[in-house]
Amino acid sequence: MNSNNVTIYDVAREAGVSMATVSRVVNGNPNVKPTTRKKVQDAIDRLGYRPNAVARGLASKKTTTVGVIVPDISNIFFADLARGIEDVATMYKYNIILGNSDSSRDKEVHLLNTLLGKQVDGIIFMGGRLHEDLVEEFKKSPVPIVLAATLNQGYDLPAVNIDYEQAAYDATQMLINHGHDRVGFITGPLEQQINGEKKFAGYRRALEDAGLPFHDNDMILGNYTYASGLEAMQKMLQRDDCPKAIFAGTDEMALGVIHAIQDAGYSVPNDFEVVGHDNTRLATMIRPKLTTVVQPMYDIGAVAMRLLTKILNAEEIEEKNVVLPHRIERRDSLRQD
Amino acid sequence: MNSNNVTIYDVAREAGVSMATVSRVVNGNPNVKPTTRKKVQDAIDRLGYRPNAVARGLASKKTTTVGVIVPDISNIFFADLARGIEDVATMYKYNIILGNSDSSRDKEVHLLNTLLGKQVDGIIFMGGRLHEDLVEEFKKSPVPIVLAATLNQGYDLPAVNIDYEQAAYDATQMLINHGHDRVGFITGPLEQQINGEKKFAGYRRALEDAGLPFHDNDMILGNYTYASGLEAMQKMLQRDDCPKAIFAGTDEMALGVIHAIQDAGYSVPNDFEVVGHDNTRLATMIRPKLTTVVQPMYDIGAVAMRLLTKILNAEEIEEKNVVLPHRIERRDSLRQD
DNA sequence: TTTCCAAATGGAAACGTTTTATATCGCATG
DNA sequence: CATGCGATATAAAACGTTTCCATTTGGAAA
Repeated sequence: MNSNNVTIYDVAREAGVSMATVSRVVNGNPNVKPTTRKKVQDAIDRLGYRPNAVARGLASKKTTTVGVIVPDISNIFFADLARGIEDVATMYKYNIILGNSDSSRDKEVHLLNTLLGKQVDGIIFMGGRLHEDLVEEFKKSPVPIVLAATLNQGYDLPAVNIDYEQAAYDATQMLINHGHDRVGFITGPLEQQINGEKKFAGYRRALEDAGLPFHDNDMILGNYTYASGLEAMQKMLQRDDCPKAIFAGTDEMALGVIHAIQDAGYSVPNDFEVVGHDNTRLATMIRPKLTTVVQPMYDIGAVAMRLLTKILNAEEIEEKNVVLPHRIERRDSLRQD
Repeated sequence: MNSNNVTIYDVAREAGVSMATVSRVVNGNPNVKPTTRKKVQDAIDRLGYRPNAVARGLASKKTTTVGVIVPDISNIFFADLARGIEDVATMYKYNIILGNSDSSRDKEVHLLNTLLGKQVDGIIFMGGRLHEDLVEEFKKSPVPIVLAATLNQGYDLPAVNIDYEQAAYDATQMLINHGHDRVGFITGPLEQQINGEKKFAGYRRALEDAGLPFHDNDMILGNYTYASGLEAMQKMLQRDDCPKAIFAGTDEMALGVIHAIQDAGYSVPNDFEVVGHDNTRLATMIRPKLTTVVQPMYDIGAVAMRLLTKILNAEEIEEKNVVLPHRIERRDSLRQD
């Protein structure tokens, strides 16, 4: 009873028509007489025919599959993004092949080539840093590539992001406005443009605009994890001139920061104020609840996928470099004004 | 310079051999003279040939792609599982097509059929409950299906799990051993076998073995989220006879429980003790750190995928119903013995 | 040398669709 | 009653591989 291996040809014979007609019916082509359509549809149902997408892909050169390259799907941030991508993909009848790169250049390149070999119709890429080898590969890609939550570098690809510089500025400024003359900045590696060029720049600009000096040791770099946030803050707490306001590059690091503060016997927000970044679900799973920059991960994924479908359908594109709005969600890790 | 549309035929011509020989070289078939192999390899490099996996799939009836059906990838639990699956898949040169079902029967069935249409070589399924319609579809599947963190029901599929009944027993017993004569149980919907039959059964058995009665209202059902755990505990706290020990069906719910307790001015573990389930990364991101049942999600995914590869390679399978060991990780939400 | 056999190579048929060019049908029109 | 034309349907050629079978090659044994 395997609905297996019944082909378009079997259906054609059963219905007494040609393959081409069956193909038209299956693909909703209007040039089929209703009675014929019915006849074919009945045959399809009777035989339990299911079109072979591989054969279809070979003949049509379209696989209705897109590749998604992500550093690590087990990271809540990328998981949200992926969900946004998948939802929109489903909406447009695409499936996604998902691959983890661990932000390794080799894995990224390898994955890209595997996906291209599988004839995906397009690719959505996420990664902290666009290595130039990878950009070379991108240039050779026969299918469109869209960046999600990933900054363009050297090669002008369609991309969906928020304004990280401004977001960092806003967060830092908010802390400064609360009367702090020093603001600690704990984030990920500076090699990643998003930290090194954007968030850092926003942070410095906010200090500057407030007439505050930048202290080298007010900035500590980690690797995005809870543990690295905790550790960074522990280190900072040992200083006599420890900043009483902290802007953390991700929510997970912010949780680490808050716990380090609490473990040392201080209170958030009374002794220290903390602002995070991303507004992952974690932000409300801590006491005090975290004030954080809202980066709409799901939306970034969804918009990126939508952008890709537009490119695939050769639709009009207003702007291939999409900047989604951000805002700061105020919660209890900041004192009331 | 698109390495596009250069076919095996072009390579054959360039190298002065037949397609068949090129195919052999590409597939590592040993029956090729080293000099010929070199000649072909050079032609491949020169032309930038990349085999078309779709054509390959059509000819060989293997796509080296497996389908993964998951309720929601943005859930940290499934994201971890998916990561385990993908890592092992990569190891065996498979790619995964990932789809979210939202635990909806219709989406599950639809997704399954889409995947089968795409000629995946196998499928890994995750879902709280196996609807009988879905089981019917599974029976008709021409490719093997493996369940991950999902209990078999009615149809004997290969599956990878832990012993949920025993895990719940252990957790409950641990709380009872701490002197509690009532243990609250906050978990997900009972329609899901994993709660309704396994965790619940383990909970009751532990009570029974300790000679304690089961109180209907000591159990509250939620939907796995932080918010539902919080809410459930708030409700429980309003009772005069509120249990001072809580076993939560997931870590996320446990976080909600702990915060509800703390919000009400009580201390964990001094006033209340809490045990969670799953040991997601959340468990260490809370104060006090959460004591929790370790369910090795990554491993379940990895083992499930490995099991699938074994089936695909027709390797010997010792046991198609794999039960991975569990244990309880003791942290600060439980008092020292 | 010849003979033989394994190793290496080639030819061509599958695989299951889509798509293009072509044929047929039915019917209004002149 | 022929003509022409749109609407439908068909036949057959792609699509780019793998794989089966046949053929060639080259060297060892006779």
